[in-house]
Amino acid sequence: MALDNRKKEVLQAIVDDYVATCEPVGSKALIDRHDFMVSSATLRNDMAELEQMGYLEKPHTSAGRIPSDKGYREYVDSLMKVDHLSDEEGREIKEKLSMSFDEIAGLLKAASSTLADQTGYISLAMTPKLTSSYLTQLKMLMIEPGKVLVVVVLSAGVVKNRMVRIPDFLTQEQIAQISNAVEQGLSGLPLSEISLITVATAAKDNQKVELPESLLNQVLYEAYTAIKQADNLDVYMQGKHRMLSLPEFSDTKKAQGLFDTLSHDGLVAGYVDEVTKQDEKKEYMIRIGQEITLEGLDNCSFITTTYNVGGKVAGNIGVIGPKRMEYSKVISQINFVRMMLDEKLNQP
Amino acid sequence: MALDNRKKEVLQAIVDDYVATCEPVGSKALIDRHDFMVSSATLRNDMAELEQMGYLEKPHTSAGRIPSDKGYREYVDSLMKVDHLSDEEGREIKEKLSMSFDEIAGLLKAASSTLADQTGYISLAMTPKLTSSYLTQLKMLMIEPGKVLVVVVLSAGVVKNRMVRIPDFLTQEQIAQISNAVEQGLSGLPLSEISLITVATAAKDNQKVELPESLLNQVLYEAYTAIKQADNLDVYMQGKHRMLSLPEFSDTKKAQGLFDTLSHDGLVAGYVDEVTKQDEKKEYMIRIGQEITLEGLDNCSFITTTYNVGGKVAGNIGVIGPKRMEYSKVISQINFVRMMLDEKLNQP
DNA sequence: TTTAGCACTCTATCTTCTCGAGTGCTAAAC
DNA sequence: GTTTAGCACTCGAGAAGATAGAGTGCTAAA
Repeated sequence: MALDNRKKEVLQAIVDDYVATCEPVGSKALIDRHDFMVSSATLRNDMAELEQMGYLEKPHTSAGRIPSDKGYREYVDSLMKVDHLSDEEGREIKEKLSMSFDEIAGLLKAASSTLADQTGYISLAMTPKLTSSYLTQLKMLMIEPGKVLVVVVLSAGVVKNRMVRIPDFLTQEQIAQISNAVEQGLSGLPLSEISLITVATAAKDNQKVELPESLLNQVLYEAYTAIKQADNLDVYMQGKHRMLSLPEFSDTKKAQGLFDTLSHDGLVAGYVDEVTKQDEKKEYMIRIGQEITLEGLDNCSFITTTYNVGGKVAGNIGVIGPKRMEYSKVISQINFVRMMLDEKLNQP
Repeated sequence: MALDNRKKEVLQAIVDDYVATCEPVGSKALIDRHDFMVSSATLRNDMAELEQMGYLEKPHTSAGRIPSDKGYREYVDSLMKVDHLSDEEGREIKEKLSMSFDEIAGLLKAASSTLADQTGYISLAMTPKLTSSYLTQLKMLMIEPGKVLVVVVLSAGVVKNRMVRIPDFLTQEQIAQISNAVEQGLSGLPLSEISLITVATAAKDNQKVELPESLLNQVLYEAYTAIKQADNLDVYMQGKHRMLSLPEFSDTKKAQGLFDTLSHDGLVAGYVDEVTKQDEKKEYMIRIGQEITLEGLDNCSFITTTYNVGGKVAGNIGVIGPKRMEYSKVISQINFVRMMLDEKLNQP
């Protein structure tokens, strides 16, 4: 049975009210706050049906209704009104992101912090997925005998560095030569195609110094791990503690469950990745309550979207908030930040 | 009036019990749990006196006593028994820190995480104070035209890098020359003595390429900001959300106040710095309750100590927990981690 | 100085009670 | 068929009262 128009309006109104107050919504309160041209008894009938269909729930017999996960889902998919950011808000976001960031990490941190401030929820920004990007530079800098800083630069604008140990007696020149050889052999190659073997052949094809094989291999192995490590996603998350002021997390146990999960960057990043694949064609990936397979987030909703670098799908930004979230507002905020990122990351 | 021996024992026992249970301690409970050779009435008299002297407090008339800040202070300064880490614990800490870390940042992160795990409280690890360290290397790597990565290496083993923008048309060679000139001129110089002027004279004295003055200045300015930025302390903090399971933070408002303050790295770092100066000669800096001048930490205690790099006082590690903290245990844990850090940072 | 004894205090907890928002159902009205 | 008024019923939140018990301070004796 499909929802008739009035039922849609009722559901929408209930979600709106519940989001605003965090209190179960009753038929009378609904009449008071909205211009339904029918009586409360009629709404009661509609609400009973909506409940039977699974869109609403009752915390207990004689309370008002709250939206179920299915109810929120319907709301998000087809009921909510598109929200337009006020000029004021747009200006604020723009301002926070208008500084020039010379590294993508700085920009993402700023994006995450802006998003947390604007939404009041938990924000998330992840570095680009690097499997599709390629190596543009690799430099090895001798810091002191035996210690080399490997700097890896990727096409997506990501710069990572890692300190590695090498045998003490290798000279700056030898390292530089190896570094140049590897760089020449690998630059332009997608990260996914770089393996220990490709690193080794690249070096050996281009190398001009003679070094004992085993020694060379040792250095190459370190270079390889540095490159591979550049592949790691970094996750910037902010605004966690804001959740404590929400009534749904006034029980510290619930908050703790949430924070426990969120403290594992890898878990969250993996989940975002999975969701992004599932909803490949969608502009926003939205997961509500039980739909989220991360522990402790069943009272939350999770909205993410992707930003681009060089025309390719790159990384994700998103927001985690209570199920009772101002969906349309948050979506427009995320969208605005996304647009800003796209603009900044793709300008000449 | 000084504390006689029995009063000291009573205070000690009360602190121990309160730490263990988080419930006000009464005279009867005290008799039950400890082998005082006197009656509860005698203890009541002692407790009344201790209260009058300010070492104990009553939450309300007919409850037991809890230690006041002054009581904790006395306990920490002269009553508590030194705790020795069990072999098991020592082994665990050692294991977690035994990986080789090639950069100090990695080691500190691991130290912070170990400390949080072991104590169950909030842990803190700060990068070395760099004012007393000197520049050992400065490299400028051209990443793409107009973008240069400045790598700064300091004597304390700290490596920092920062991307800066320069005019597009400068070549790799020109940058390398400037970079070499600056490095030669500045290496060995304490950070505190490096100013825009010293950078400029260093470059000009050693420079072999001819570049228009204004252009050169622009590059030098960027180099200078990169060096100055290397001076920033990084703060690694972990285990925040563990505080939520403590009864003293079951009220989310209190937890929020705490988290709000802790989310400002700078505040915490500044406070640690101040305290370190105050207690210059002490092995541990301990601040209890109201002694802490950071907002929201009046229910906490704060214990820090310093680790060394190259024989000099360097950075801080520490723990923030409830006032009702297992002081001696925490101190021995911090101490163990500190020794591990010293060992790792000063080995050849 | 210590102790036994006792009256007193105050919180935490449990029960009971009431209030009121909200419900579902029925029968009449549209 | 849909909508509405009316009404009995439900159930949680919160107030009010009662009770228990851990703890106290004080007094007087050991």
